[in-house]
Amino acid sequence: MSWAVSPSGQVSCESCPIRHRAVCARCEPDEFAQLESMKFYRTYEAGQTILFGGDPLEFVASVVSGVAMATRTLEDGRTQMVGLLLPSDFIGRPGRKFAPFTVSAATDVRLCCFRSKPFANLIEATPHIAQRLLEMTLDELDAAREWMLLLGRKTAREKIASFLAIIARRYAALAQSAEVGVNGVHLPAPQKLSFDLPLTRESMSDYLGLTIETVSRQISALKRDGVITLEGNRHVSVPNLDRLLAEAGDDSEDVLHDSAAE
Amino acid sequence: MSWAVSPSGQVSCESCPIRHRAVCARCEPDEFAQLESMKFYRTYEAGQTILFGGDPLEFVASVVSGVAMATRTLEDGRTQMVGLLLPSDFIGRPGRKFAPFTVSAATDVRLCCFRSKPFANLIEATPHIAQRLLEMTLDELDAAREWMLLLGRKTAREKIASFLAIIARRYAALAQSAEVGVNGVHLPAPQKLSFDLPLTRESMSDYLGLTIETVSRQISALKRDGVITLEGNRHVSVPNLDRLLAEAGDDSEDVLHDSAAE
DNA sequence: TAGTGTAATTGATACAGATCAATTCAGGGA
DNA sequence: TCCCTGAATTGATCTGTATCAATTACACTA
Repeated sequence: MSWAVSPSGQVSCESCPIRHRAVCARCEPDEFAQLESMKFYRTYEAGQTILFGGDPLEFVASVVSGVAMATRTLEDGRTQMVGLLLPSDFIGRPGRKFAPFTVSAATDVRLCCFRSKPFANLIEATPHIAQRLLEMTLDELDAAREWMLLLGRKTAREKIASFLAIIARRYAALAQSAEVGVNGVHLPAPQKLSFDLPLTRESMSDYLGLTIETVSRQISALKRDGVITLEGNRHVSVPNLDRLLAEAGDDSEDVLHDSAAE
Repeated sequence: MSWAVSPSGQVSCESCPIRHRAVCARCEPDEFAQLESMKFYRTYEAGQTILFGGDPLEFVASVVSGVAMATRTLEDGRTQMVGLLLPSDFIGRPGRKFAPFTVSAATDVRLCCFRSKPFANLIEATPHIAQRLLEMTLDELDAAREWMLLLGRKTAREKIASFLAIIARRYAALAQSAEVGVNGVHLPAPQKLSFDLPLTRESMSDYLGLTIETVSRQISALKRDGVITLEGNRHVSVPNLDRLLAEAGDDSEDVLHDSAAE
């Protein structure tokens, strides 16, 4: 994948891959000019911490490429992922002074950053950004509620199947809006798809509220039962999406529906 | 508690108990005039369903009094609460056509409603409402993330202690902003507080991702260990809040911090 | 004040997933 | 090509919570 990159690694908003989904999606040309002058990029290697929970929040950012994780931890080290940040997702909250969770890079990550204060001012003056941010936040809240259902009531097997379905769906949406393959996703036919898992087994266990051993066992079980096939331990193929969705235990429908509509 | 009520049950926004916390909190007098002309009240008895998941969304609303629950259900009936709606909380999403979850009344509930379409139009024109809605949505997302940590990683005992702490805190915040006792909360001294549980054991189990039996057993255990005392099975007293917070297992601090601040 | 239906408690047992403990596998560097 | 190291898998066992089953307490209604 390639797009216009200046020697310093700067990308023009014009040709930015998340142009149509990020917090800036609704901006007009003059608004982009403002963002363009404020933005700066940061990159992180897989495994690096982007932000420690409790630290002062100096900037907000959009994920341009790669996958990041927001996690919360109890005193004794038990860890729960509370956000999975894919390209176009937004990190930070206008007005918030301290990070309420830790953010770290699951893969190599590239962020498009804005210093908090100027960004907060910009939001006051630019309803398009505030509108888009509201929309994205509401989407995230919907996702959080589905996630709660998963954490509170699904079995280990259903959790794994649900996770695979979520990853497949989010990548499919990204690929669609970018109109190009992203992160190794391919959609040859509606019923056969394959993709790379962006997380280690340990991160998956933090996402799902399980142990790493249970994640491993359930993935093996789904493979044994022919619901998925694996090449290496990151690349997943789903021969029959309906079968996978059935394993996820969701209320049939609703998995691919509405999402604000209109 | 009483405030100006017209014969039809209408309350003037001026004297509305959630005036300073609801989605309308930032409105100017002229904006209130608009809301005033659009709003209508609905009341529901404890146990009644306010909205079925999947149904068309005809109105949005603020909870004026009482407690409502948002729940999602799997095909086989397993249900998980995904939102606990206290006075001033908002129900509905501008632009959304169908309810993504069921909403029901945990106690008798009074809603201040607006038909969806006109409200959506109003939001376009009234940045104060959109701003407040963004703020409230971000707060709800924060709460959802804490909830995920609870569902994914806490023990049954910690879940119960956390729930009690959450209820105490939210009621305390409400009581503070209304400057009057609400829903039977009293705060005689900072270290001794008591309140009524707004939920049945079954609803608590749906909130916490447990069974009703486990909820009952853990409440009995906390009582036996002197962390709480009960009068009847709804009224809880907490002799030592720090003790309760310790039982909740949270990362010490952060429970009562930041929340957007400035 | 008794009587009835629902909510809550308590007990016995089962089981899904955690924990502890080895292997085995995969991928990067010499 | 062969290590070498962290990631993943697999096995044996344990345990916290669910499940099944009564029993008891509570809030209405008559």
